[in-house]
Amino acid sequence: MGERRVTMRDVAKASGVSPATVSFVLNNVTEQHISPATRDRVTTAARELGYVPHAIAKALREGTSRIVLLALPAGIRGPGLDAYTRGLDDELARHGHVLLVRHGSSLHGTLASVIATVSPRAVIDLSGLYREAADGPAAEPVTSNDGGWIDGLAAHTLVQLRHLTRAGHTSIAVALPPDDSGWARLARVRLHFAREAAARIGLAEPPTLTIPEDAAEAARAVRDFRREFPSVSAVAAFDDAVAMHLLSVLHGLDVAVPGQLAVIGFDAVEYGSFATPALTSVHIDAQSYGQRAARTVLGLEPPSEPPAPATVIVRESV
Amino acid sequence: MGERRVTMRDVAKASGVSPATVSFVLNNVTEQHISPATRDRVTTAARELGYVPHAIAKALREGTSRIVLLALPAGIRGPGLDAYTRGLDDELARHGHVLLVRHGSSLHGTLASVIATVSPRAVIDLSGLYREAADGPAAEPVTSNDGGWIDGLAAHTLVQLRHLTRAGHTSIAVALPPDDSGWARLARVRLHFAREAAARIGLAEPPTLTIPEDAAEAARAVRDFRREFPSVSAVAAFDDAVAMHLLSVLHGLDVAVPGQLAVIGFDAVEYGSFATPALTSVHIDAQSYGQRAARTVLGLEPPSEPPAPATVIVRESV
DNA sequence: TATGATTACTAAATCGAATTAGTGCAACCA
DNA sequence: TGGTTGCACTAATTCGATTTAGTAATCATA
Repeated sequence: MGERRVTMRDVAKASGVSPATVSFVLNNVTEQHISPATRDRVTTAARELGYVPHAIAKALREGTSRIVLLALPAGIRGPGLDAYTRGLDDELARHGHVLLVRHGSSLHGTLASVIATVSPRAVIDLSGLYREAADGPAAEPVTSNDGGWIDGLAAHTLVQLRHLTRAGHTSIAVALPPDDSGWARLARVRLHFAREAAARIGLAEPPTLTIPEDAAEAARAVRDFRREFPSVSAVAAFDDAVAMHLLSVLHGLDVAVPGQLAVIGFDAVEYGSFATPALTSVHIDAQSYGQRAARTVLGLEPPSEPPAPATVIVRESV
Repeated sequence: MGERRVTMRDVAKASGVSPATVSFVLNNVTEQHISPATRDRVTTAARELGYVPHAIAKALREGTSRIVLLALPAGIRGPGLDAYTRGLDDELARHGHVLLVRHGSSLHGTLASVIATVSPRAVIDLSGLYREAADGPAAEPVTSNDGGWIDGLAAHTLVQLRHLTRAGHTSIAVALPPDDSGWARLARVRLHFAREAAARIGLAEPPTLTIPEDAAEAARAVRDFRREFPSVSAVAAFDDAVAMHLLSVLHGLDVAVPGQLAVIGFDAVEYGSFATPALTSVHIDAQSYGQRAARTVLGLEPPSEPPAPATVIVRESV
């Protein structure tokens, strides 16, 4: 109740100087000359009073808060994005910033109004990037402040397909989630990258297999697909959920995995190892991408090492 | 660059009144008498200029921002918590607030300093609640602003065990994640609730089965457990990850599920349906708990309907 | 017709920090 | 001795919205 907050004025009074001087000392303003004695008195007073700068006042003065906004499309979740978020959060915290995650799910308040409300230092709009990348065949993101996340997605898709060709497969399909699943946009992006990757390593354009939610429908879809494309010997899945769904359908259809059809997932969830057969998947070091993104938006040098390449977690399904 | 922000002053100038009047109109201050004509001029001017109130200035004046902080322990994720967060986010957005999620993972900056920095309207500290609930056997949370989330966890654990007894099981065990998995604290809470629930429905205290990460170790742990407690015919798992791990171990050990041992999960992840056998699990309407939490912290009436009870997603494993 | 109440507003202070424009004072150079 | 420069600080303004105290003008009442 009565806990009034310790302001700069209090520190000033306690150390016998003006608030301006306190500000100069605490912000290490180099253009101002402050005697070491005063500097010392101010810092100890601040410490003893437990002074914490009031970010809101600071933000009002500076015109921008120390908040970074991450806008995600609705319904997009997964271990990769979680790790990305964590990397972002940690790196931002390391520089005194706070990550605000805005899920597209929010009914009211568009992103623009949230931005006007919070005055964030920067905005990482993955929903925009996803859209961007899906639209043009050039896939050149306008705002490249995502730490290379989308570029990474392309590279990782290449890793996924390459693993299949290295295992001897030459006729490869891509498995996608249903269009109404909320992943539709990202699915188009990934499909685009898969086609690019296939062209790069000299494969024919991969046919696509969309797997419906409903188990019976899914079984039918898979059976039809195998009838239409009998030569396909391996499937690169959009993510592990799609891969595991496919695995369970194939189990029901008595199709041997990887004997008759190999399956590789994406984004290596832990559950994958409990599937039968255990799911081979592509693991992404998304956390380092998050870290890069943080450094990018804060205007810092990106880390010298390039982001870790995707690694294939080899289990049983390929 | 030159895009100066539209302030209240601009609106005042455009409508020929003072900034104070603009504030009164825009905030519907009932203590002040404003003529309908003026009221109209101000609102249209605000609309035409595209005036968006500057939340930071507002926050400085009011001493608190329209931000609500959700503090989560490190490494705690899952569909339940995701849905909880979504419910919270949506309901807060509906009342002009923004949710800031703070993952315990952040290396620098304690929760206290983040609070001092952001001056949030409210803090929902689930890490604290988890600790609280785990400590005393009374499990009476000090801050009950979580919308009944922890209480719900207790109720849902009861649902989980009850489903097993209704299926005819009388000797039930609890499966837990390893202590070093980051879930340790929550695992203790859930175990506490499981014991309470068992007592309530007249079961003996359930033995616990901790399942190590490593597959070989896990297999050994399960075999030893079955040797020590041969009468146990059903296992209530901490979450679906543990349940699915158990399922894959049992598959390797040639133990029939649910024939020789029934398994029920918790928090119904989608992957569960792709396990063999498909995992029966407890689904929680966490979103409505998030919504309740939002209303609680904003000081609004909670919705009249009680939170939806947990439902059992019956598949094959029980 | 003077007094009081009500209406419809405005001026100015406030929140807490950052910053620009000064103000004394001492040292230094010619 | 007068002028310049450097040092160590302070006063006062600013960011944008809220709110208290106050002021004209109108209306009602005695």
